[in-house]
Amino acid sequence: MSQAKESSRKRRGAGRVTLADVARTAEVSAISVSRFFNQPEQVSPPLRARIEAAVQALGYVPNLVAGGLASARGRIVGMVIPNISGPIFAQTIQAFSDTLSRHGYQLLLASSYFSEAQEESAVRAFLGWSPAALVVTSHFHSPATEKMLAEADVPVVEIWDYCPERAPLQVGFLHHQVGVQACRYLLEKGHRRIAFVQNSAAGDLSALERRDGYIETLREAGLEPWVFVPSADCAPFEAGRQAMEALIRRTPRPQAIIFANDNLAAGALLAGQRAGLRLPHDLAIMGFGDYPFAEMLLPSLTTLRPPSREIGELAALRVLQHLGSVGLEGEVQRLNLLQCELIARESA
Amino acid sequence: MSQAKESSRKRRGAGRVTLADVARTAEVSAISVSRFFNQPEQVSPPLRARIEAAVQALGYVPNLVAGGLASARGRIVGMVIPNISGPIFAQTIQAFSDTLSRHGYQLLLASSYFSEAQEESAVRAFLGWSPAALVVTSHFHSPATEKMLAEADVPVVEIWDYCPERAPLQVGFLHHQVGVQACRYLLEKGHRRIAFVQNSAAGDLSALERRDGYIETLREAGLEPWVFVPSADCAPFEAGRQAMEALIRRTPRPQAIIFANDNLAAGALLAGQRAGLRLPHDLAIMGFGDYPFAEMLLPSLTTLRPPSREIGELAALRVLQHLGSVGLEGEVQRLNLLQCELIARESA
DNA sequence: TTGTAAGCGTTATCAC
DNA sequence: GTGATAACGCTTACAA
Repeated sequence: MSQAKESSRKRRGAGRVTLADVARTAEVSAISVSRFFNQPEQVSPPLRARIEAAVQALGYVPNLVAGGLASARGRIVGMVIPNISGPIFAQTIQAFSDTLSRHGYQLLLASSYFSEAQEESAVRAFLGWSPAALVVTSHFHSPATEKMLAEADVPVVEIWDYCPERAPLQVGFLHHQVGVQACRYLLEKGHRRIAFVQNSAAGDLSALERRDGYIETLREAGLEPWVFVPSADCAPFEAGRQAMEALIRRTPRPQAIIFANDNLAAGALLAGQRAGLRLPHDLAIMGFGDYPFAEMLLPSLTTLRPPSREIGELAALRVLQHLGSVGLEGEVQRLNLLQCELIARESA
Repeated sequence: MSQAKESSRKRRGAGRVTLADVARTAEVSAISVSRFFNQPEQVSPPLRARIEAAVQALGYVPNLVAGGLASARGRIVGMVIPNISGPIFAQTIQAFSDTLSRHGYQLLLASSYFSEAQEESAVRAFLGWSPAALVVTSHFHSPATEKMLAEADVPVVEIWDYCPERAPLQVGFLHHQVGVQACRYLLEKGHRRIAFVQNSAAGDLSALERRDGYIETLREAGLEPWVFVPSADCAPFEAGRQAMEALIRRTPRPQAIIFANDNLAAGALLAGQRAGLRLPHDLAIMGFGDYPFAEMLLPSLTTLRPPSREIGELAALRVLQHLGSVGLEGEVQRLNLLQCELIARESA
């Protein structure tokens, strides 16, 4: 309490209880208090008790900013994700954040909306906090971002996509393979006229890889790909409706449609029903993402479930291993390939 | 480049380009470079150009940790939210983060899962980063959290709930009023036996306020409240199913049910259909949240839409005004009451 | 408008 | 096991 008066005359950080205050109260040196927090086992029980008491009495909260500056490694991890409120990434963020915070690390979050420019500015800002690690989504970055990531002395994890030839840690799955999976599933069901509807969000490049998997698989089966591109940047639900209405007007009509994600598929589902189609009898529909509503639709939506939660958990684990916060033998595993699961429901 | 060698012998922060490096290259003083970033208008064009060039040439990224320590106010804002992946809060987070980052502030995020202990540890960790502001959800905190928030010299915003008698900035709505709104709507539709199903997540205290609004309104109408409590902490979708199956077995059966949120309502909707009920003819159903799937259900779900995005935006705006980053005349508005919107669809 | 000097609160280094 | 001292990279206060 008496410290308050003393420090209140200072220009900045007025009134804040510092390590020095604790040290004075506990009658030990500042460095011992520092050790009490960072390597408690190196402090003898008697000192530990005195420090503990002083910390309690003063309500001391360590200043992580100062610690970060002194040690050049803040207990903070930056993550840039296309969007926070989408159901897929939200689970990844949640799992990542929870795993980190269990080990005393905090999450610095920003969204890029699939824009390389926004990603770049987020990465730049994050680097200023000298983060313990940095997580970015997919492997599409601006040259400046690439440069910063390469030169910064910070472990980088790329999630969502899996791209073994790249330098950063990879935790993700093969989007190309997802397109193959979906297409094969429909081929096995006997469909021949299979269309693919792209995402309306222009920057979603991973979705294009799924499309390419579809194209390749169809060609291998001796069939002609049929890609529909919705109006750029219209709302996904709306884009799905638009695509559905356009495609069922064609003659012959497709037997099955793969949508770039579940939002598009849901819009299409409702549009199809409104048009009097009996699904999946008249037309099979597949999505991607296994959004929470997928099982609530009628017919329920056949889709591919990305390992969202697993990606978040595993990315956090690898980061923590890299930082030595979680024990391991040998090197941190750089390549982490996960799988999407095909969820067969009623719509296809 | 020659700096690299010089600094590489240093213990920490090896190789990092610093303000001093830029100053040396631009042949100005360090403080001018600092001003270049923080008050560019105070630096003359010629100097500005030289500094600009040096920054580019060296690829300088300001060290925000050092800046934060020196100025005792980091450009970082902490937010504690019950959960990140729920559709409601996700929109709040997204809007909050976007508005902040547009003004150069970063978001430090943690989830509490409605646990006061987890909230407390998150707040403690955040305070260590000397954040520019702190955002917490609702007004239910542990005493220790209250103490930290009160003593920390940081603007605090409480979102989601609206509680004018509390000291922190309030941005939210009246949950009690939501219960009233839902109940009145059903009463006006002519229903008399109206039940309420609580949330299965035990810590969701705001949901209990909505329940109390329902109880009060029903009593005022001379009717008896009928509250169903699902098994603690079972998955919400499942809890809705459970509640529905139990309630439709009663004689007489309720004419309408209000659910604590849309997840519960969706589970109930499917259970009702499976049981052969024609909704809403046999039974009216209302949810809360207007989750994305609400309009995709059959029948589509009548629900109340909380101002999720608006809360995030407004909270960010008030924070920025408080920090002087956004201009305003007079004081920052402390009380910000928003409204839920009743979305009348097919289910009630 | 520009510069100098003195911290901000912690941890690394090295000595005891 | 414990402590004195010097950074860490920046901004505030004050001076020119």
